[in-house]
Order: sequence, then C-alpha cells, then structure tokens
Amino acid sequence: MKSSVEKVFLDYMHDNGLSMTPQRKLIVETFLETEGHFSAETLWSIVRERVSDVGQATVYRTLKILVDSGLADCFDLGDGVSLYEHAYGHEHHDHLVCMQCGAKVEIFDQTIENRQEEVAGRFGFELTRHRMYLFGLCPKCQKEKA
Amino acid sequence: MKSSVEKVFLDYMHDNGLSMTPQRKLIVETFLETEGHFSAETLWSIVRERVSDVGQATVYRTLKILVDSGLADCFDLGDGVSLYEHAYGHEHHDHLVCMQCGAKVEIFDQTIENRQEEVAGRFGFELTRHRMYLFGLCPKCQKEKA
DNA sequence: CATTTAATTGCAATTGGTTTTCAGTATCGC
DNA sequence: GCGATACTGAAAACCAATTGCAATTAAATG
Repeated sequence: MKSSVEKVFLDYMHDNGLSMTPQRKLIVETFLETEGHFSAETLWSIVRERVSDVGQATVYRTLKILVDSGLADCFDLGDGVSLYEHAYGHEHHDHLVCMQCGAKVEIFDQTIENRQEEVAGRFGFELTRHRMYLFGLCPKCQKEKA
Repeated sequence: MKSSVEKVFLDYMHDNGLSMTPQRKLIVETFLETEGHFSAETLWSIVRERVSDVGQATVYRTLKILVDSGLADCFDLGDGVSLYEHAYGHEHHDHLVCMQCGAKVEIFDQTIENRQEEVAGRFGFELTRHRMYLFGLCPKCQKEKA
C-alpha cells in the first residue's frame, strides 16, 4: 500500500502536469528518509551517495516541488542558506537555535500564536503566516563555556 | 552641540581605530536622515544623489560599522535582501509585513517576549535574541482584493 | 606642521547559494 | 507506439554581498 505522503506527492505531480522520473523519485525518497533540518547542498550530497550523477539543479528543482506540494517547509536563519524540513503531517512550529553548535529545537506555544493574531488584528492585518526564530545557547554549550 | 547619536558613532570609530572620512560621514548622515526599512542598494542610490562617486562597497562597509556600533539593525524577510533600520534610541521590536504592498509595521508585545523566554527556558536555553516576522495583508490591500 | 603608518577608497573581480539556459533524453496521454 | 511536453545535467547566469588591490587619505607622533 502506498503511503499517504507518496499519494499527496503523486497527486500534486499529476494535478500540475509534472512527470515522475527516477531522479525525482530518488530525491523525494531521500528527502523523506532524512530527518531534521538540512540544506539543498546537504540533501544533494546524500542523494549522490546513492546515485552519483544526479544534478544539483535537479535537487533544487525537486525541493521546490516538495515545498509547493506541502511536503517540505523551507526557511532560513538569516545566513543566506535555505534549510528544509518535513512538513507533511508535522504541525506548525517555530525554532529555537543554538548559536554555538547550531542545534535546533522545534517549539510551539499557543499563547504566542494567539498573541500574534491579536497584535496583527490590532493593525487591521489579516495574518497569513509567520516566522519566529529564537537564538541562544543550548544547555551543553552553556556548560562548555563556563 | 553634537547629537547623542553622532557621539556614539564617533566613539565607536575611535575605540576601534577607525577613521572618519567624507564618504562615511555622508553615508552615516544619509542613513540617519532616512526613515523606515531600506536595503543597502537603496541607501546607495540616495547617497549617490548627493555625491555621485561613492562606491557601493563603501556603503556596505559603512553599514556594517553602523550595525556593529549599535546604530543600525539589519534583518531580512527571507528574500535574500538585507534591510536596515535605525536602532539607536529605538526599542526592540518585531515586524508585521504586508505581502501585497510590502508595508511594514513595527510591533511589540510583552506577552510574546515573556513567553519566548519561558519556552526557551523549558529547553534549558539561554536566550540571546530572536526574530519574528508576521506576514499578512494590510487593511488597504484587503479592500483592494475584495 | 611634516612625517610616517595604518586605514580607506573605488573599482573590478570574486564568492556562494540559487536559478536559468540549452540541447539532448525521457515521460505520459492517447 | 507516437508525438507533444516535460525533464535532465552541465555550464552559464544571477545577484546581493564581499574582497583584493593599488592609489589615496586620515590621524597619531615627533
């Protein structure tokens, strides 16, 4: 039986007149098997461990499809590198990032979400989405520093 | 009497062995006279209206000094272009951005700030800074759409 | 105020992530 | 199968931002 994620992807492909190719299949599978937050470059290197002649551009192009189809979420921490993570079946969340080691924790706080709506409403804005990144030092790096 | 902002800048320059030059003076003055959120490119174009032969690199280099000295704040909305705004004498705030017209509203909510600390603390993180952007439609753009 | 040293400048070249172009190849609906 | 489209990898193009460089200028010192 086809997994629910694959169905969503194939439906998106079909609905938009896109074709399935061995490269895309490989990239999507690799994406789904890779946990955490990673760059296109990183995903490319993992893909190439399996099949050596997949082009970098194809990885970028496929990641765009993954984002558009709702399977991936793309964000960047302000350093010019886009990071990707699984979006299908994952609730919305923000990130807590260690500035020392780069560790990332997914966070969610309903109070913050509510206040965001409320603040936006105060200015008559209709809120669509938001991004929030908290930067600091993780427990481990605090110890190492002391 | 020298304004307080200028003093902070000159002190920073001196403390770091930096020299004052006509170009830097012009760029800093232009920066201080320009309100809102703007890119280095935009600042450069305003500067060149006054003196035509200021190099683009000098604007970037001076903006870096402004950020380091605490006079400017640099952030980006995720589209790869850094935006700058006045930081001296301005309290910390986040941004509410209209995705249609690009209008930006500066926002602040103490409840959100408190919860951020609290969420970070829950994971043992020591919070240093954060960025939060709320994206949506401003009142004007909502009307135009309807 | 001259001198010397270190900093600064504009320009052009470079970087680095990402996107696009292009000619050849593969996919999909019929 | 066949034809219209879509896809591919490689390389070139992009674009904001940075850097190397040789000439110029600021500024501390004597």
